[in-house]
Amino acid sequence: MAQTGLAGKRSYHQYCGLASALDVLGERWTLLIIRELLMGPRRYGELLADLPGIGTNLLADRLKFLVDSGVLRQVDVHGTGGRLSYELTPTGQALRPMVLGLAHWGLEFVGDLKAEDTVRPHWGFLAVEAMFQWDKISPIDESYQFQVDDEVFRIDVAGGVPRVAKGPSENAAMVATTDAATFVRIGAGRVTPLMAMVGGQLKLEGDIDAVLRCCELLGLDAGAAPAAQAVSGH
Amino acid sequence: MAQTGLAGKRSYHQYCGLASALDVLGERWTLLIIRELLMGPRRYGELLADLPGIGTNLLADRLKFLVDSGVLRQVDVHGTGGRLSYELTPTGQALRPMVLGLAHWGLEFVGDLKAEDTVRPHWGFLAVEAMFQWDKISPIDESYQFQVDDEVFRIDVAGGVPRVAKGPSENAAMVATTDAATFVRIGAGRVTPLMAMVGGQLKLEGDIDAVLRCCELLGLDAGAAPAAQAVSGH
DNA sequence: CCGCATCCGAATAGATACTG
DNA sequence: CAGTATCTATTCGGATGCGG
Repeated sequence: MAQTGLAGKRSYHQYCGLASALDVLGERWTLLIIRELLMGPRRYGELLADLPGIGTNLLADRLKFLVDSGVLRQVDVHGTGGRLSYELTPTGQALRPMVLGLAHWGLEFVGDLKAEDTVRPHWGFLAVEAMFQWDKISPIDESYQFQVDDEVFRIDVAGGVPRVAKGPSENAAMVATTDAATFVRIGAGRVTPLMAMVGGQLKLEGDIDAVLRCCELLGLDAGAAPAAQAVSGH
Repeated sequence: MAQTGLAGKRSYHQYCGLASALDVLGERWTLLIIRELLMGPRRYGELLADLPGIGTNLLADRLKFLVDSGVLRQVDVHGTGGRLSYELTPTGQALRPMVLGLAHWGLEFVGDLKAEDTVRPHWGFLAVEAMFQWDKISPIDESYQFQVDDEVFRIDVAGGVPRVAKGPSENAAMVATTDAATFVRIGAGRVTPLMAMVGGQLKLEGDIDAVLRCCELLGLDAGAAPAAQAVSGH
């Protein structure tokens, strides 16, 4: 169901893959909808709650267009009382590396948390997947668990391959507990894990070597950091 | 100069890497400007010519904002008579994999060439870089040359690493000659190289084995197959 | 309530004329 | 050539309405 083009829609009218991609994805809110669905199917109301400011008509329009374009489909997720959810088709799933790449790239531009900013735990967790240092993955099989506000995620490293997932780990080698804003700030390099711990926004439990391996996996400077001097005063 | 935010600009106000990225890149035309600059510095007038429909005010606004954001900079390219060009900063260059990925993804959505569509040779060539099959690169060092309308590009394979570049190759193992629309159509899988040759839109010269290696590098079905996907109307 | 459709003021985009 | 300035068209954002 590709090349829909839904008559009347604005288009760049360029015979080019990028222009065609942007004819589908380039409008406001569209890629943020994709972001929400990268972690699994969601219902209309859930999307509305995690996209503050979108306006109900725009969300409905975008969902309809993306379904027509073959990027999303509607599914009946077991246990949601027969109400339909939206999920990515294989074509939509193929956007994962580009969306994650953009999420990682954009961390350079996140500033201080302002009063009007919203935060969600799973936004930070998306960036985690984009931060993997594929050349520095330890051969040890283990899991790291992250309690971010009221949501729980984990990284499972198995056979040299890390994977992110929702929910707790049965036997985590490390458990991190923090709030969503701190989680994003650490990913953006605006604060180091050590700085966040000293400030009381991050709690780390478990094997100290597992903590260090987790930091290395994510390319994070575990503790040292630009603030080394500031902290040494203690 | 990150986290500029240029006061008054519309923002998603989400504390999230993707939302921040889209606050910088998400407006209309912006990623197409990045696309143009991925192949080297360009001047205002050149950008205007390759972005039909943009309007002079929008191009000026976008360029100014991207320079302020640290994605672009102005440079004096030798030989352009002291007039300034725009080029990507390292931050902007970091977008290459995501932009190429989107260009490749979007090939699924390019339809038939319509009367109002514009085409440029270098648009097709951008996708070429995104089509490399990194697991199927031959160990043979050689170059493939592409004459697309009035522009010439090449792929240099050296030490198992392919690289794209502008301009002719001194000793090409294969030379392909075609028009821009056919070039895009082949990349999109709407036509095979063999079909284009039979139709007279593509001419291939040089070593037949080099031609096959080039097709394999790009994941193209050299000739066989009526291409099952080619005629999926609706 | 949830899942939209409609309406309207505000913000963006497009087209064109103009300037250093 | 490289942009401004200005005006019109389109899209967005927020409020409201409505059927199930």
